Amino acid sequence: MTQASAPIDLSQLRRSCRACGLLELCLPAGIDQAELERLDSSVRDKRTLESGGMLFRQGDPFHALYVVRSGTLKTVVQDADGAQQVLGFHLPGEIVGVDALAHDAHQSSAEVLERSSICELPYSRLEELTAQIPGLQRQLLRIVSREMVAEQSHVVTMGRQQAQERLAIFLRSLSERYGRLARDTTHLILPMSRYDIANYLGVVVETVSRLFTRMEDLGVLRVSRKVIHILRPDLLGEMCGAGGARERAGRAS
Amino acid sequence: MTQASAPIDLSQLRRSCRACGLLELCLPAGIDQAELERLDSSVRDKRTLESGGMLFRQGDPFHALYVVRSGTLKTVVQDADGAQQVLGFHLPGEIVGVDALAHDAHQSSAEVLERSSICELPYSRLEELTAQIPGLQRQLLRIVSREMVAEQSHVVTMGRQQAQERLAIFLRSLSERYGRLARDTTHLILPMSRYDIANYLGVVVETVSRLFTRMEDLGVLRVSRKVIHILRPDLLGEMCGAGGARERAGRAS
DNA sequence: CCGCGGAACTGATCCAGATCAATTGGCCGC
DNA sequence: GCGGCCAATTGATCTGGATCAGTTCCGCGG
Repeated sequence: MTQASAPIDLSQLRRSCRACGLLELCLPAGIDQAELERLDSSVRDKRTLESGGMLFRQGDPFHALYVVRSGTLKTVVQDADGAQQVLGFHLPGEIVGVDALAHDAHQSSAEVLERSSICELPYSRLEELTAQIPGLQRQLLRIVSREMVAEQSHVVTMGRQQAQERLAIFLRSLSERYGRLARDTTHLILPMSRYDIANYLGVVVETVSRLFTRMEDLGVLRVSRKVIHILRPDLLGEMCGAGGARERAGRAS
Repeated sequence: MTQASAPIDLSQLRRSCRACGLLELCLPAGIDQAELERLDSSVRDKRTLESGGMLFRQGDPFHALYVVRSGTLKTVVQDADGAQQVLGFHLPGEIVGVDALAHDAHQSSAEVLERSSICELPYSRLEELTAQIPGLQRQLLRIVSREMVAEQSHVVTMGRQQAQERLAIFLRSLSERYGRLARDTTHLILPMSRYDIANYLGVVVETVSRLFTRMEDLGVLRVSRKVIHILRPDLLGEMCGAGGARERAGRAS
């Protein structure tokens, strides 16, 4: 791993990260202060989208990556018939749009779930920067690889987990990711509908609803519309692993 | 996309690609003849593994990417309990190991399904090369992005498709991918077990077996152990899309 | 040639979760 | 406050595919 030679003021840096998540993403690339500022100034192209707005649509030509500054997005693919599958939710600090790198066109659509502020990183600009900052190129590769691993986890969840485990895993993941933004990881605000959650997990709304009720009955959490209060993170954790549940689907090989 | 200024002898190139799939992967990067030869000479580190052998295991430190020259691999993740999920199968010309880029350790294991010849591309070497060949870096990014999109399709399959559609999609995908290797796309040889197929698709072996039988009864294909003869590619195609089947899982939003 | 062992196939039953059908609860405009 | 609307919840029933329990097929060693 390359490491910046110049010492970096981390706390000040994180403040600017809060302002534009790309920096957060590039931090491990070993970029020094001056380069960071150059970077920062090149991505000031922010915009605000209202709930329901589309950041990009499946098929749109690729010209930029995006970082969520505030708010939440979902990415969705539309298959042959009209049906759609939610691929993921994107919280502040997370990157969106890497699906377009391979084919020069977006393979999914990104929809805004609540008023959101987005940083746009034109890819041409990014290419200029990577020519100058070798660490950035590598970091970009890491980011895409991380996205791929995230999709793989999603596959594992869909392929091997029961409905209840899926929901537990989803909530735990959200909790962990919100942890970067707030100190309290036990109060989750869900900006997405039950339909989105269900679709993301590959079950129907009714199932999600019933599972929330069941978890509430078990004393694991407390639900009130968009707000989830996790009472027993330990129990939630147990519900993620195959806690005594018998296995679905076949062993391999 | 960038195009090599020097004209390239494509057919000769593909022959060398046959010798080492990396070239195939790098072709679109716009690399000229001399650079390709340099590249080729730096990846002559081939090795042969027997069926059942492991190319790498989950948790292994990352030091190289791999290209399948001949044979087939599967990649697999092991979750908390012993259960495993097959993430994918890798045919000649395909790249393996990009899951390790993000975390400097492999997130999955790669197992050889039949005697296979593998090209090892040490990442340190690759970094040297990318410093000299800007197009290669970009191509690498594209490859990882493409892998991510492939995982996303897998998610869609698992999340929204019935068992029969999943199998049809799997067979069609195999057929298309074998198409790069052989002219006849109607005869498939499946190097993986029924267990592997079932696990990959998120169903149990019995279901796969019954589906093969059903498809044979429908006259779509002919099965004999490891060999699948597709009689009606058109029907197979229909079985992929939601051909009249009613939808599973909820609409989003 | 026979007997063994593992993969593949088939049949009978069961159940998690889908589907269908209301009901409840908030929120907003009037 | 009242009525309309839509998200969320709950209940009753149905079903695709899992599970359980064999049986068949094929390769291989003796």
